Amino acid sequence: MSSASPRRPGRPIGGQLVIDRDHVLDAAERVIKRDGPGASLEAVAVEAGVTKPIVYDRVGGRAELADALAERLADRMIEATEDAIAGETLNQASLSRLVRANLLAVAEHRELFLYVTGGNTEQTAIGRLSLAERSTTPLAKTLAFWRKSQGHDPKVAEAWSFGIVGMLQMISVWWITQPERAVDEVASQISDLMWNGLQGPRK
Amino acid sequence: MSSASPRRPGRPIGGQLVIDRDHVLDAAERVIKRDGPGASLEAVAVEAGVTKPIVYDRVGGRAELADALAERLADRMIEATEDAIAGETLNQASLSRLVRANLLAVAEHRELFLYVTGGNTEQTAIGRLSLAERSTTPLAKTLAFWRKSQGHDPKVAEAWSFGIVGMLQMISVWWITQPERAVDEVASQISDLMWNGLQGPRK
DNA sequence: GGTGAAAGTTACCAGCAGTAAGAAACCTGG
DNA sequence: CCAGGTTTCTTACTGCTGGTAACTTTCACC
Repeated sequence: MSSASPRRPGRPIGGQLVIDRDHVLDAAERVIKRDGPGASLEAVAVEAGVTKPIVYDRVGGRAELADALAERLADRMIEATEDAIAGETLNQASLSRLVRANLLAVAEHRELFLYVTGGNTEQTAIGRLSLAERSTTPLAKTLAFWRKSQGHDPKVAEAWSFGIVGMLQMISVWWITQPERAVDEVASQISDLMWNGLQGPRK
Repeated sequence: MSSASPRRPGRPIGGQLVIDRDHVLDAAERVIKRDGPGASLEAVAVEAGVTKPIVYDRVGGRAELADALAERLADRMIEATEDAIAGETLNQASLSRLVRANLLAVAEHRELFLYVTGGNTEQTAIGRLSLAERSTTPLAKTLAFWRKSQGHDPKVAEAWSFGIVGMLQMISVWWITQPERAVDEVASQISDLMWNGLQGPRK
């Protein structure tokens, strides 16, 4: 699945066939999908058709890889959930669709999601927050705007956004380990909790 | 910090000076507090004054260790939060105290919390859920009872409990990386979100 | 007193993150 | 045209960790 590569020491023979960062990241996603969240950097290198030092040069170590993949995953999930509310204003139905889309997106990228949200044992919790932060930032903006438009205090937007993202992440992990549970029911229940919560005072 | 140990091959010379599981788990907590979430089993063995195979015999591998520590941590956090509402019925003030107690408990066991909630890369998400599940179970019971007493549908209790626990975990991770933030303000904001959410219909 | 079970330790293996040093092609100045 | 530097990649290694096999010593029982 990887392009034909030199497999010989020294500078590649052709012109500018340099391996770029995205090529490595694509390979990493395939490996994680195949081997699960415990995938090794060595396997990533093999899948990319290169050797380890290339991986380290292009994306850095394990922590940086997780961070880069978190960025990609966050983009995809934001896109999936944005489609769910598609311009429409925030209401209970659109919120339920958002939760549902989030669950399905996590299920689609299951192994990648587990890789990104788990681990990163060494450096503190910063690694763990990367996906959350990227998901949170646009949500916080939307929330602050919406709260203001409803005549409420927008100050809570940041904390609430992190709370909501955490709620969604936990529900996702829980749900993907309970496949028998109907996605619509879970989405409906959680969106109820969220919707009523958002209406809160805190003027 | 560890008891005097044989440090010699073969069965210990005295009577029944067997090393028990809790001794190893205590050592593990000390090491994690000292070395951070990346603590190794070898370090745990040294701290416990024994060798690695003992650790494997008493608690199992890394996954089992995380699970055992999750159980202990869950018990402590449940105790801390139970004290916060102490018999009193569920209301906005007690909920705020609960969130506050949760945040402080996480901060107190910061490294342990990160160890338990992170990692466990190999086996799926089961490891990650262990703390959540233990925290969720009593919460779900309380919630179901309370919903019923309010004339609402208690069916949502399970999903809501996981959502709330996820929210609290994410807020905790976020908060402990932002020490300048006042704990009371965060607790107040999050409890507002929760309290209003819980009032929801879903008859 | 001999023999098996109990309770440890030593010594190892495999795999992984991360890095230093080397090799082949290209490029540039003389 | 060719010598030396630069680019681009590989080989080969270190150090550490999770996990296990095999050995060693004592106890308990007959």
